[in-house]
Amino acid sequence: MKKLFAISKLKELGYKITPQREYILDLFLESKDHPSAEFIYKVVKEKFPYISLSTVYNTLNTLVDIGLARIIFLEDKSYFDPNLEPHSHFICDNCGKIYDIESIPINITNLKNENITRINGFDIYVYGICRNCAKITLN
Amino acid sequence: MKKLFAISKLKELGYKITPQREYILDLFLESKDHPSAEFIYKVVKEKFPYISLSTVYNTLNTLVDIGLARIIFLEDKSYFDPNLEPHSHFICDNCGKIYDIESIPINITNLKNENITRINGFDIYVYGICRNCAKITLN
DNA sequence: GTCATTTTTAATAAAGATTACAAGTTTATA
DNA sequence: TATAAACTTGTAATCTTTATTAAAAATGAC
Repeated sequence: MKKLFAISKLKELGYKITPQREYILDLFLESKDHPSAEFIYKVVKEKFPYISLSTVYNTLNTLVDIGLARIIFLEDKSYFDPNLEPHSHFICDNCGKIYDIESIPINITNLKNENITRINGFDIYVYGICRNCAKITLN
Repeated sequence: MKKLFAISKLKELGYKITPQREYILDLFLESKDHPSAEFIYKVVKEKFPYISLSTVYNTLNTLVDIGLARIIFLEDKSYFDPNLEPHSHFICDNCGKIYDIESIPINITNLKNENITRINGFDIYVYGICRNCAKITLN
């Protein structure tokens, strides 16, 4: 269970476990989606009506800092991804939804460029139309 | 010369050629870099002290709309790329500079995903340390 | 060259996302 | 339970980009 691992890692690093944080972990870590801070905020608010958007950003950014999530920066805003497995993303040109797709292998080793001295990683974004939008368009 | 092509395309589509626009074309289209609107604004300002940032955004967005430039959305803001050849980008984790790199081939045709009905394109971002930052670090 | 139409510019306001900040509250631990 | 450190809230501030509007400029016909 990812939540227990996250909590132990947070404690280990000196972070404190508050009810708000714990609930954000519940919502976020097992998500198959890529929620924005605003989205998480709205859902958490049903249980913690007085939670602040700052708290949500704080928690999500902390998870990114300690390596338990990554950020996807898109045109409009940032989305958070709890999936730590290597994978790429498909983004629907119509609705903007982000889908995880299998990790696409690329050959970087023979990448020749005078400006590069070290490679740390890469991101691949595939764009197109998702099934859901294709359905709607057909109506 | 890309500028003449851009001007004829702009005219053809009913856009007017103003001195400000023409100068932005001069600065931007032959650039090997990926300037932000703010950067272009500062340079144009030396020649047109009263130019508005809106005008710069307007012109750059128009170029994107008519297919003469593309936008690169990064963490902090947007950057504009006049290079229409297929290529990928290398982004320095240290200084944030964007470098064009050769187009990296990926095999999308056998990409299996229930959520995808059509693929329009893809972007690849490679991250690492650029030569310039490696030099500095050594000092 | 002049006129009429349409577009553009400039300046500013507005919008939207994210971060900064401060005061009070809670957590973790001994 | 006392204490120190970290957290939460609420709000202000920041930053990028877009919207708005009146005045100015470009285009094309005459």
